[in-house]
Amino acid sequence: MYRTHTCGELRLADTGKKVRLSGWVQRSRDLGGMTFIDLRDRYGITQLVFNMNSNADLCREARKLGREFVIQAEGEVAERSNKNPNLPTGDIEILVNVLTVLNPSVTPPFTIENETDGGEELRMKYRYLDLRRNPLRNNLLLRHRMAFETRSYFDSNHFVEIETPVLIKSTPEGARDFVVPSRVNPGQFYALPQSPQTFKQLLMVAGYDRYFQIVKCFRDEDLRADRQPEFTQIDCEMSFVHQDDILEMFEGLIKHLFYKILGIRMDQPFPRLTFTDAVESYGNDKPDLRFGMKIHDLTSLVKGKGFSVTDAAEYAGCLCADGCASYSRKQLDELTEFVKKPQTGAKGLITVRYENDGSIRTTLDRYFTQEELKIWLKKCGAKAGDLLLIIAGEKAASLKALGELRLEMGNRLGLRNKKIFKPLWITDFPLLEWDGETRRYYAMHHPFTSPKTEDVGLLDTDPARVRANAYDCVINGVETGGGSIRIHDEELQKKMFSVLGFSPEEAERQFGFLMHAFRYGAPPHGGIAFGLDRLTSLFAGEESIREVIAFPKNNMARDVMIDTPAEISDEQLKELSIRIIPSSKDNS
RNA sequence: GGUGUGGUAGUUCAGCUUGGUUAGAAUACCGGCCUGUCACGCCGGGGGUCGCGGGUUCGAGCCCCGUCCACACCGCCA
Repeated sequence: MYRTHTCGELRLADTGKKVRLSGWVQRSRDLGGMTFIDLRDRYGITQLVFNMNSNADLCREARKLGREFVIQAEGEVAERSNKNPNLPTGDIEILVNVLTVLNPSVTPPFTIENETDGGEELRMKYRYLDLRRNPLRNNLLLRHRMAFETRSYFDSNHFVEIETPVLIKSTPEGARDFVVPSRVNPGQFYALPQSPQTFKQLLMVAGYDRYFQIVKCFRDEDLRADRQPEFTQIDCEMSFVHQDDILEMFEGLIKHLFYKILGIRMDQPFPRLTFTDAVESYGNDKPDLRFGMKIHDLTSLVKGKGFSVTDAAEYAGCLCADGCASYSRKQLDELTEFVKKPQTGAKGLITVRYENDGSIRTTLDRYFTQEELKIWLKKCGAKAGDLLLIIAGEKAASLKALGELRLEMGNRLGLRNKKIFKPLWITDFPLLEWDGETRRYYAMHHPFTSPKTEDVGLLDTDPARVRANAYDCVINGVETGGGSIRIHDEELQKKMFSVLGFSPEEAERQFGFLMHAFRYGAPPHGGIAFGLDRLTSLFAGEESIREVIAFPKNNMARDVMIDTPAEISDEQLKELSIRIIPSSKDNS
């Protein structure tokens, strides 16, 4: 037996017990006459004591222990003369009389501490060492509890967890697929699922009216702090439901998680905002509601005054920053630089300072009278001491820039507290998006999303105006989940593919299996999928989902620990009937 | 595909604006001292292809060009 107890459980009441502990050497403190060892495992830290007077040989052995050695120590639990209130086990220590080195360790490349000295690259290469650290360990334990509580909630609501295949079929819509060559079918490929979408719909046709699955999904697109090529979804689908039934059920899931895991009660229903309102008030479809600072439309007020920028603008929008009239020239310049970054994309920034003494200071006095500026201030609800930030230009771009400026101001004013959570639903997304490059419509959500009944007629006349029965769950500016009421009628599904530019033959070849299923009594159904990684990182207060994934990929989609993707042997290639064509880059 | 930031000791960074003696700090590591530490303390020591390649220069960690890598963002992500 390697251990009688873990390193986190012994207390004062255990004094006098003979125990055996196993774990890793966190740190040793050699005081000459005595040596202290902090022994660490998953459960905590327990102090071991070695004393020159009681056992000189053993004490000399203990001095030789290095960081991260795996040891086993046997001894008696004793009350400490100097207690450490920072440790749960800080009242006791182990007077060791038997010490065994189970496995020594070379010096780790970075310190295994809460605040490590290691950089991200190194930590990824030695991920198994990084995972020994408390912050990562706590994140993985949190993730476990999220998944556990999710299953608990669904089970008590009669959902069934059903596995769907990982080797499926590549489809032209949506993200790029990861493909897998088939050895037994030379020249043919599987694709890894971007989501189990069609399978869960087929499960509804099969009568499993409440399905969920915690499932890996794969998308071969560029990475971000909140995007990995393989990620985990809480995938859900229900039959015989309207949109409100779905929102209620899954709002329940989110509330359950907040309560069970963070102890936060959310008694009020989540606010609901239409896509259009969200974009016009917050500049994007995933507003952070931890603070106000809505966008105000000043378009009609700024035009026709002789200022070429606003006169020519399709739109002018304004943010009112509380108490920022005192911003220095330097700070205003920084904000101007911020909105002019290519990623933000505004041409410039107009500022109006409403000073505490009631005076209004702006660079636009030539064009706008004080009276006119006062109307702006009133429209934005500004009070003395506030600062107006105005962006004018093309409407969509200006709103996007205002949305980013709003988040920047939220950061600067400390309004984005990680301990506060503000969920909401975004509804009424457009069904379709026009792509100028390929000159066709794309499904904003996916091609199985149903249009609102009252908008179906617009599919022929004005597809861009069709609204979908689609919804997103947004928390603190993070899109944590999204879904829709699906199409369950073959004719409407065919119509949808036609609007998307599919020929009937193509639609049949790609999605015939689904449309055929609709002929056999498909119930009305809809669902949603939550990003487990994003939800967990939000709960953990982490900026990047890498911090809640045990073995993530880096920015270049590489796993630097196992060093993959990697080449495969010529034999493997031959067996798969695959030939590598050198790229032009390799030739040069 | 694009923009930005960074790459110097095992590690995290300073040094670069203004090129010039032996490239520093902290931490980690090694040795010594120390009987109540818990970020132990004190003394001493070893440790560098300044990412890589080219250029400018009498001279490059520092300036210029290219390239690779890491991170953030834009495009992309139904």
